[in-house]
Amino acid sequence: MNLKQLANELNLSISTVSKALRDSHEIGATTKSAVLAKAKELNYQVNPYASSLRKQKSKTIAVVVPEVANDFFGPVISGIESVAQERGYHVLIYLTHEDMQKEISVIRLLQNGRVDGIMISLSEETTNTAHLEELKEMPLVFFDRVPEKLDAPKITTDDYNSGFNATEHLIRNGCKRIAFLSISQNLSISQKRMNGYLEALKKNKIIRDSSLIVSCTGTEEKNNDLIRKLLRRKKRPDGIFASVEKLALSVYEICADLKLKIPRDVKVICFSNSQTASLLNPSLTTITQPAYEIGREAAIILFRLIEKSRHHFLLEQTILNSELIARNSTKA
Amino acid sequence: MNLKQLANELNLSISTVSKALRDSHEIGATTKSAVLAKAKELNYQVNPYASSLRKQKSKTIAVVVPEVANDFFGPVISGIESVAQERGYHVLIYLTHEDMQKEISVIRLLQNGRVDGIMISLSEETTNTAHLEELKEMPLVFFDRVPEKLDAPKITTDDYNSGFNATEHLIRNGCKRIAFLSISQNLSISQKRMNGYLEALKKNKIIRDSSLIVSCTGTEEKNNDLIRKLLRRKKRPDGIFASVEKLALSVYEICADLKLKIPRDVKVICFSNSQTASLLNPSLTTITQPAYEIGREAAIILFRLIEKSRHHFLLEQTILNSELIARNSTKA
DNA sequence: GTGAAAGCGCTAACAC
DNA sequence: GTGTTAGCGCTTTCAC
Repeated sequence: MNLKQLANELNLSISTVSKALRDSHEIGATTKSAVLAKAKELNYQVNPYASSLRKQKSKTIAVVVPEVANDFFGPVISGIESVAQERGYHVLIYLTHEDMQKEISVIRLLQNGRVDGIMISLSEETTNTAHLEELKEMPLVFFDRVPEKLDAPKITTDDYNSGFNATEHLIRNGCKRIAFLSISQNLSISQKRMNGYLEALKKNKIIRDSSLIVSCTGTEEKNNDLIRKLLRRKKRPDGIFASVEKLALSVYEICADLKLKIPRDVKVICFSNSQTASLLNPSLTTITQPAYEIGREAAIILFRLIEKSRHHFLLEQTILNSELIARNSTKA
Repeated sequence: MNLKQLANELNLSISTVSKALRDSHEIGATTKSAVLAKAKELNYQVNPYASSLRKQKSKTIAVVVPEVANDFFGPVISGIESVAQERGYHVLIYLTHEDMQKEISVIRLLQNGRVDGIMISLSEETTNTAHLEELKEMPLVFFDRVPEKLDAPKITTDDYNSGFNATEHLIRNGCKRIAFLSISQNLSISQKRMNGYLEALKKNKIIRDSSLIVSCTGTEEKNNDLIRKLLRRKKRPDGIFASVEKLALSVYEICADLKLKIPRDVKVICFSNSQTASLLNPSLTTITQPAYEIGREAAIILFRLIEKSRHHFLLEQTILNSELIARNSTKA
């Protein structure tokens, strides 16, 4: 069923039908309703590819994320999708699996007009952003894992403050030797969270000990080894601040294995959007990001970029607040 | 950068260039390499919409799921995406939020050639499938929450057996009064899990008590009320079999609130893909579905449908095995 | 081995 | 207010 057939049925021209369907003011009310009725009757739907080809826009956006099986990115995507659905946009999803090469090839794939805009959260391994700079003409929004340098709207949470607060929370509950489990050094969120951590130490006159900053960038196995070593040291840390959830879960498992009691022997806090944090043994103190809202906000900004003039200078840096939820894993 | 410009640069015709790019045997080797080189140099990429319009296929599939912020659907999507990426397909994602109306409108949206195929897991509220029967010509695959009647490939887990095994597991650990928390009655997975439960009762000569079958189909609040009432009865159940994870988490919370000890006062088992099941307090006995594999398998079957002749009769019913992981919440 | 041309279905400028 | 037509960029048949 296409326009031509529909027009034939109605004894009208293609263009009249086309205009009627998009409610053009050029078309008379009677014609319009006749067209609309017939279109409904015959279940006519515009061909999106013909329309996109002609109009040079696709009503489609791409979401590029490291992973989706994840308590953070899941709700983010849900937020994005909700905004897209409201506005009649379609959402293509691409996973990079924390692999910069995959990220590059996905971005390449999107330079041919398939999408009107891109939302992306960088992979852990993304050390340079040349592939993103090529996207000059493309509406682009970063969220959570954003690049330092690129000029584009970015939606993040208050990572520095959260890092600071998490660390002070541990200090207030008696910790003196606080370890920081970081992920990729490339990621600005990791840097910012660490800077907050360092600043909190400084403010509380705790001397920084680099051996307590553990870079967990490898496989799960490797990371577990590092954490295990950390917890087996003579001068064991009495507090652990994990920058992502999976590391905190590893800490739990390893503590169980080493017969260390949380929070008695070591207190644990981490960034997490897990639904089950309060049900863990012991319940886990978290910094929880407003993931759904990040998705919505990022999408709203992207659509603004797409629909307003491209030349309109728009480099918002939106920062949403995370929430520290104190539970038993950090109890004094 | 389009074909015409590229052809001009090369002093060749559009059609020659087009053929060279798709490695047609009609084109000479020298011409081919010249074209390829130039295309690379100028970063030419085919316009997907022009190509789709002409070829009447889009290299795009749609995934329709109730939710993505979820330990099951997340990995499923990851599995789907991995297969799609291997085959050069694009993945559109649509969320129904368990709302049949949204499901209907999404399906309507997809009837205009935007996608070459659809993968769907039904919403809880989907009571009839007329909107899906309209899709006769469209390659279609169901996974996990599949309709009873429709003729289409379906990928599920062994829900009946899992329900049976979960119930027997509780019985073997001493439970006599086992409650079943079901979700939507519309969903065949819920039915099958319940049938397995009933069969296990029967086999073990436990008389079926309908008041122990609680239909948790409302809001979280309503469901919590039902569960709370269940646990406050004089003749409280000594075992609970939850058909989805969120209900088990509610049980945990309500038990904490009512000062009931799991597993002493009541044992709990549920379907769950949560990473944290083993870290809960107490650790949660789960039936875990191979979510990632479900996604991959469903995608593989969909691509077979798309790429083979449509007329090829193909109604596979793929059943993957779930795994019962016994932990402390069901300990005798 | 290469090129010309039709046409996928739609939109929008322009003509009447 | 309605119709004619060019053309979006590509693929493919057919001619040479």
